[in-house]
Amino acid sequence: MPELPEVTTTINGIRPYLQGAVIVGATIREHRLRWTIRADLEQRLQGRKVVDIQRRAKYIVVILDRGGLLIHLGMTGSFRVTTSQSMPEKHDHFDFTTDAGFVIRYRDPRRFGSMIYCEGDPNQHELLSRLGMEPLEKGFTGSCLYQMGRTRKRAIKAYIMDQSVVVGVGNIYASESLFKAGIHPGRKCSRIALSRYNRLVLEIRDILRNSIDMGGTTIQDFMGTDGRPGYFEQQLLVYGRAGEPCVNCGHAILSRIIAQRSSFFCPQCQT
DNA sequence: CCCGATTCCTGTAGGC
DNA sequence: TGCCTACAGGAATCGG
Repeated sequence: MPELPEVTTTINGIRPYLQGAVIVGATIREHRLRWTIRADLEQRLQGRKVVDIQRRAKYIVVILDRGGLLIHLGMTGSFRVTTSQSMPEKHDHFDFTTDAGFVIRYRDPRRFGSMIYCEGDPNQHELLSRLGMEPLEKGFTGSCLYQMGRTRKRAIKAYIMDQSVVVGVGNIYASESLFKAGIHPGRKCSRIALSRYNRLVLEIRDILRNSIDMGGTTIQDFMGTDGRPGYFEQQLLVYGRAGEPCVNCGHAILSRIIAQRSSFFCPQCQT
């Protein structure tokens, strides 16, 4: 599932082929993504130059010389770089062909992803207007989370996965960072001390940075195979490890649904 | 305002 | 082996 590090890795993978390139052709085979892709987008993209590719939250923001795109990978979205020699497969929903002859191809079996055309600056799109703090930027602090959280009654895991609070943290990194911070995922956010929030912020930052670094080392794989960096699986300490011993204390890792999502934690280390 | 529940979708895994 | 069902989850939207 693409979270912030996977989006960054994706952007790093396609930027060398897209930034500064002219889109000489766009082919959309499946318009029905999270939001239906507008019918005239192929024409609109024809001849557009890609000025910049940025990330905001889990969105890929493509700035064109006229207008732009907001792309979200949803659950199963991925890009690969190929050429017109390679035939699109079942869930390859759209291609951009650049003036250098590269084909930037989007695949998304579950179609929870999206591509939205913006007439103006995509950063001004309403979908971005209510997003929370960027976890790798200065403003994301323990006191911030603590202040906002003291009146909230929900579970801490739901709180840090809420994109209007802090962006980029999904189910996997939420489980992992709470484990490293020693906080039970079901704990109410109003019942967490400032010092624990400080620790949590450090752990969130640390795990996101580490994952980005590892993604960076597998760019080659990312380009060549299925667009999904497989780096993180071996790094995970609790996610997907129900029944396995905790790396700290040996107690079996539990799995429980919290905030409609499967959550993994050690009942002894996380309180 | 806050938050839990529901919804979209299809590949995969597990049961029989 | 094959069929069926449950499950996976990002995030908008709805309803209490």
